[in-house]
Amino acid sequence: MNNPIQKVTTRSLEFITEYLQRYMQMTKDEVELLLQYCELRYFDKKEIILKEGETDNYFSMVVSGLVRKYIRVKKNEVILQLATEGHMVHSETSFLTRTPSLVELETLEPTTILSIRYDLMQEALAKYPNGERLGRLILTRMYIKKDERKHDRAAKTMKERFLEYVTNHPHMLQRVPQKYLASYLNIKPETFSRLKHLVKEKK
Amino acid sequence: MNNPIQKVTTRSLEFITEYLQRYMQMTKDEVELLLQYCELRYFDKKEIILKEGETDNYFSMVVSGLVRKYIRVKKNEVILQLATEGHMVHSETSFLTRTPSLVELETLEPTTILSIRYDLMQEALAKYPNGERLGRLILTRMYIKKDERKHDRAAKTMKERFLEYVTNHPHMLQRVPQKYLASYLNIKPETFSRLKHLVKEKK
DNA sequence: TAAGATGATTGATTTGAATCAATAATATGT
DNA sequence: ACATATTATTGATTCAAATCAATCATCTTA
Repeated sequence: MNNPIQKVTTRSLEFITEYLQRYMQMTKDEVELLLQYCELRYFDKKEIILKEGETDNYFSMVVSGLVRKYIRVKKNEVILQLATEGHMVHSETSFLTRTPSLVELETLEPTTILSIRYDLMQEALAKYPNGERLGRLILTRMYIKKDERKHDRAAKTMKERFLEYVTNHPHMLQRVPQKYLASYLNIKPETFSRLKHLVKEKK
Repeated sequence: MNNPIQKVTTRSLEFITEYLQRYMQMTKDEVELLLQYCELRYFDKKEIILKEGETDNYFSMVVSGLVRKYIRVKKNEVILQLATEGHMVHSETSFLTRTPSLVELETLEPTTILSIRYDLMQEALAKYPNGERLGRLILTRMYIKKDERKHDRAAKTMKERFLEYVTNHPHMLQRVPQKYLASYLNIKPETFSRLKHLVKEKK
C-alpha cells in the first residue's frame, strides 16, 4: 500500500465501486471483474488527452488530478466542464457515436484517469447478464444530470450561478485559474473578478 | 381508414415504427406488440398536460398538434421545448426519477399524444429479450441530442441561433405565437421582432 | 361582427456586461 | 532566485439587449 501504483489502483477500485453501486448492487468480485476491462492512463500537467477531431475511444473517470473540457470557437475557448476526482470526463457524443470529437480535453494538473475502451465496453455490455441494464441505468443518470444542469441554467441569473458556484466549490478557486471558471460560467474574467466583491461584502 | 380514430392509430403506428427502427431492427409484429402497451391521449388547445409538481407517469410522443414545455421562474416562463408531430415530450427527469416535475407541459393546439405508462414500460423492459438494450439505445440517443444542443448553445451567438432557427423552422413562425419562440431562444419578444429585419434584408 | 384582449412592432431610454487599457500580482522555467 | 510570461484587478468606455412606453395588428368570443 506504500507502493504508489498500488495506491492508485486501490483508489480506482474505490471510485469505480462507488460509481457502479449507484446503479446496481454488485459484489466486490463483480466490480473487480469489470475493473479488468479498464486501464489507467497517466498525464502530465497541460497535456492534451483528446484533440478536437479525434474520436474518443475511452469512457473515463478522473482518479486524481483535474481535466478541463472545452470547445474552440472563433479563436476563443468555452469551458464546458472542470472534472476533478471521481468525475467522468470524455467526449460523450464522440464516444457514443464513433465520430470526431467537437470538444478537447486537457489536464490542468498531473492526472490519472481510469478508462474503458469502446470495444471492451461493448463486449462487457453483451457478455454480462446485467450489462445492458447497467448501461441503461448509467445513461439514464447521465441524462438526468444534463437535464438538471439545463434547468439550472434556464432558471438562474448569471449572478446567482456565480454565487452558487463559488460557495459550493470554494476549493476550485484555489485549484483552477479563474479565467477558466469564468468561461465555465459564461462570463468574462473581468466580470468574474468584479463579482468577487459581492461575496466579500456578504461577510 | 376514413374513421378518424383509425387514422390517428395508423399515424401512431407509423411514428412509433420510425422511432423504434432508429434503434433496432424490429418486425411489424414486434412494433404492434409494443403499441399494445401504449395509449392515445387527446387534449384541447391550451390544455395543461402536466403541471409543475406532478410526477410525469408517461413517456410520450406527439402524434398531432403542438406542445410547449416550460418552467416558471419568478412570475415568468422560460420555454424549453416546442414539440410537434413525431417529437417526444415529457418531463424526462420526473418520469425517470419518479419525482415531482419542475416543468409544465401545455398544448398550443388540439393535440394527440401517444404515451406509455412508467409501470408498463418497466414491464416491457424486463419482459422482452432486447428490452434493456432498446432502452439503453433510446437513452443514448436522447443524451446525444441534449449534448448537441448544449454544444450549439455554447458555440453560437444569439443572432446565429436566431437566424438558424427561423431558416430551419419557417413554419413555426406561422404556428406559434412568437413570444414563445423568443423565449425558446432566450430573448425578449421585442428583440425577436427587431431581429426579423435581419432576415428581410438578406433577401 | 364588434369589443376586448392578447400579441407584435417600433421608438426612446436604461442597464449590465463586454471591451479596451493599464497596472499589479502570480506563476513558470532556466 | 531571477526574468519573463501569464493571470488578476481596476477603471473608463462602448455596446447590445432589456426595459419602458405607445401604437398597431390579430385573435377570441360574446
